[in-house]
Amino acid sequence: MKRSQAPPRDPALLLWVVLARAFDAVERHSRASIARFRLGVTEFGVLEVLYHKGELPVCEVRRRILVESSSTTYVVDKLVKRGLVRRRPSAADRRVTLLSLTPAGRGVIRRIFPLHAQSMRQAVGALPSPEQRQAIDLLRTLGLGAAERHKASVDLEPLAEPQT
Amino acid sequence: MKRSQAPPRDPALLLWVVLARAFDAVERHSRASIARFRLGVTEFGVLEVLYHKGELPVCEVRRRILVESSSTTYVVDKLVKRGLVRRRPSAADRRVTLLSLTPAGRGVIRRIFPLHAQSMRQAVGALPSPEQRQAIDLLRTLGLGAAERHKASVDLEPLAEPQT
DNA sequence: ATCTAATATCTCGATTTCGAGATATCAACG
DNA sequence: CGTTGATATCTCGAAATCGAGATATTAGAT
Repeated sequence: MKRSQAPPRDPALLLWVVLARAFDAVERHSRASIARFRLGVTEFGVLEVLYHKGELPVCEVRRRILVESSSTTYVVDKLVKRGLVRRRPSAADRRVTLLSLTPAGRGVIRRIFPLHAQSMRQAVGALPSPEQRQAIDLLRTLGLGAAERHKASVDLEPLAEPQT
Repeated sequence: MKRSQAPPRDPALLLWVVLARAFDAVERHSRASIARFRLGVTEFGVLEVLYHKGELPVCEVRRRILVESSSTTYVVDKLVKRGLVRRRPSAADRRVTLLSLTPAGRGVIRRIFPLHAQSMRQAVGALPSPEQRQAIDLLRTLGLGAAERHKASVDLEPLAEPQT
């Protein structure tokens, strides 16, 4: 066995390491599950959010799938070409494009979502329910706090160039 | 305020959502911090692991930076070209290539690691120390469990094609 | 009303990452 | 020994993602 522990004595650094590892391990489940349906992770994300929230602006979708806006355009393009999603200009704000599922798109996500959900339950199932709840609270605090602090620090100077 | 909560009633799915969000938020700190040094996240990862562990096989490095082997080759190539890392064939196992820092590489990582560590402490600092320890335990269990279950399930059939 | 700053979306080129497969070596076993 | 299966590294082309910036629109302040 090689369960050698990565050894940052500093709990904060260790937390970052185990967070990254846990995310990676669970994400592999997600990726493999979604690959069954010939979809990419972010494509699935778009379908899923539109399925559960209904018509939404692109920027709202972007927030939830955690990628940059240019990537959002790219993924939405693919889904539109596939006939699963449709774009529509917003009347209220003419900068905004609204996204919604086509009937075909709704059919797809309705069929595959339960299967994927089951995979994700399996993925995180090593943690018993009460611990899951604890983890949810802690991760929520951690995530919100980190997002907050990120906005607050838009001022780290480039300190050095390690090489030309 | 739009603190509207993503509403999976299922705790397992909610856990997955908050895990992804927390990772994303903290990773933005990491990315921004490392960008100060004109390095990519995985490049930094390679330097860091070699700094703390000494000479290691490529596959060992790969395990720790959480990317696929082809990406590892790509990143190592760049670091070698920059003169920060060196490749050396292993005597014990001729399949293996050993990686180590050059003096220049060691100089770089020694200088920047403390600054990055400080950024990461700041990133996860919204969680008080006792909660950090709790989170570490929970995430470790979650991550190891998910990795375990992933190996165990190399048998999900492609179930359907949503579209041609 | 006008000006300025912020927001939303998209374009385009570059970078990063992956996936499948090629090659070489090692390990285990008969 | 020879075979078979696992492991380590790398190649190559495709896919995903980003970053900077262009454009249009809105919101806020004066």
